[in-house]
Amino acid sequence: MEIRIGDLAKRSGCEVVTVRYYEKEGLMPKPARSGGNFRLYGDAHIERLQFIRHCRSLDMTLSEIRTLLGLRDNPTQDCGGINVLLETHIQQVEMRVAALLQLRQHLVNLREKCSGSRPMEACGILNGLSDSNCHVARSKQSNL
Amino acid sequence: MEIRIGDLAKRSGCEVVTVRYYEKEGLMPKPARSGGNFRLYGDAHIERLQFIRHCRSLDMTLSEIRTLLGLRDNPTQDCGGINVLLETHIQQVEMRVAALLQLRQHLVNLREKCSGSRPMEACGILNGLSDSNCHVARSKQSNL
DNA sequence: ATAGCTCTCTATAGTAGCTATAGAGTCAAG
DNA sequence: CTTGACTCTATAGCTACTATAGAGAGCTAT
Ligand SMILES: [Zn+2]
Ligand SMILES: [Zn+2]
Ligand SMILES: [Zn+2]
Ligand SMILES: [Zn+2]
Repeated sequence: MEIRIGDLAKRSGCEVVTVRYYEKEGLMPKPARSGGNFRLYGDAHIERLQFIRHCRSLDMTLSEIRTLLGLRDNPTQDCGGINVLLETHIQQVEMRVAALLQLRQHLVNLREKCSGSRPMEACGILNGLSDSNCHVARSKQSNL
Repeated sequence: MEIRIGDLAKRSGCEVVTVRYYEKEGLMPKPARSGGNFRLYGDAHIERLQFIRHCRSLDMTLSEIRTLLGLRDNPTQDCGGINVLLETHIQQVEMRVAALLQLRQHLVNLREKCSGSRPMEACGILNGLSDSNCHVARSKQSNL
């Protein structure tokens, strides 16, 4: 049951270079090598890489994933640390959503300042971007 | 009315190195120099840098800002291009919000799989992350 | 004038998570 | 025995900065 790096990558939905990168970063263990110096992987590698890619699809950093893998690899403790990490990650995502929504509102306000087809110096958007008090003014007069 | 790079940075709320970086990237023009080879800036530079920082606070890329500055610098055209750029940017932000909200839902589902204080191999979160069908299964059974 | 201090100069490397490239070697099939 | 697909290592590039080193400029205090 030994597969090479191309198959491993295909099964995990990532690029060959990415697998080597994870190895260099210590997320994937150094695999056995064939006579021709090709990397050889088994079931445990496949599972581990899929775990990593799953975490990445949830936007976890490699550092967070490293922590998760470390916890997973030593089963003597209970899983409290895992829950803490996940909760922290959810909060980070929620903060990013909030920031992006505020940003969107700001951009929409800006868009409404110009309907287009004006000479450049009369563009409401450009003038809004040149106004260094824009953010301040906006939070005074608007309730979002 | 000539100020040095430190004052310029302070007035625009960014770091000195960032100003030099913008110069290297062609967003800020090369300024005059003093006898001691210090950069000397005037009002136009201040306004331009504040414009750039305002755009950055709206999460525009330097490439987008370069385009905006280019349009702004040649006033012979009308401002249609500005509106297009802003509209595109808003759509990108909205797509990122949508992606993050879906991500959040996924993370919340995962969080509910474990209440903590279990031995590592029984952690519902870890097992969820190991399940490569998680995403597929989730979209089948849930309506978000 | 000389010491100390802050500011500025250039050049270089590092951050995250890959992606892209070059140049060489491995291996199975025709 | 050559073609082609795959793999190897090493290196550079991407975004928008941030950090560092080592040197010079310019002002104040002694
Ligand atoms: Zn306009
Ligand atoms: Zn604004
Ligand atoms: Zn758990
Ligand atoms: Zn999932």
